[in-house]
Amino acid sequence: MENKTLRKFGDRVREERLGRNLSQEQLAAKAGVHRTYIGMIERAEKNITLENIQRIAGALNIKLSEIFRDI
Amino acid sequence: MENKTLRKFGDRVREERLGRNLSQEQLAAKAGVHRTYIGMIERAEKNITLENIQRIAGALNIKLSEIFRDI
DNA sequence: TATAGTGCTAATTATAGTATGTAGCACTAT
DNA sequence: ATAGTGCTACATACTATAATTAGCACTATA
Repeated sequence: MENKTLRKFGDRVREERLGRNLSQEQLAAKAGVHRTYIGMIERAEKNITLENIQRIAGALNIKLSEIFRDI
Repeated sequence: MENKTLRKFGDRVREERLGRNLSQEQLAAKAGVHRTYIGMIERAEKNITLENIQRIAGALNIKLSEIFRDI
């Protein structure tokens, strides 16, 4: 994998997650995905789909346009 | 499929494509995806991945944050 | 020295990505 | 009229890979 957009997206997820003092496990539970999946996304190892982008953004209480700012 | 976010995204792609007077076929060629795929995305029949979102946005010369405006 | 958080690998299942073909509509030219 | 062209919707189908899970290792810290 390792695509610049995936990397930037993963960085943004980690940034917003840490800004809310959430562990990967807590974010995963909120988003309804597995904890290792959040890790894979943050490390840009998976080409995430729009539905899961939406779930994670929702769990972070952030708009899609906001999570993609500067991307 | 038929998820609200996929619907809104498909509508945004169609809107921006038509605003540039591009056919689905022309946009597909620019984005490097199959001709029928653009139709499926516009009709919200596929849960598109981030790499393809990026390709389509690139073909439309639009930022990800902009294609997701209001989403 | 337990425990929480994360990284990494591997395996399975579900589905996105890609392709081909058919049909219908609108428009244009002969 | 009608034949030809371009565009789109829709139906499958194949294969690549996303989504999900389990297990083990490492690190920090309480």
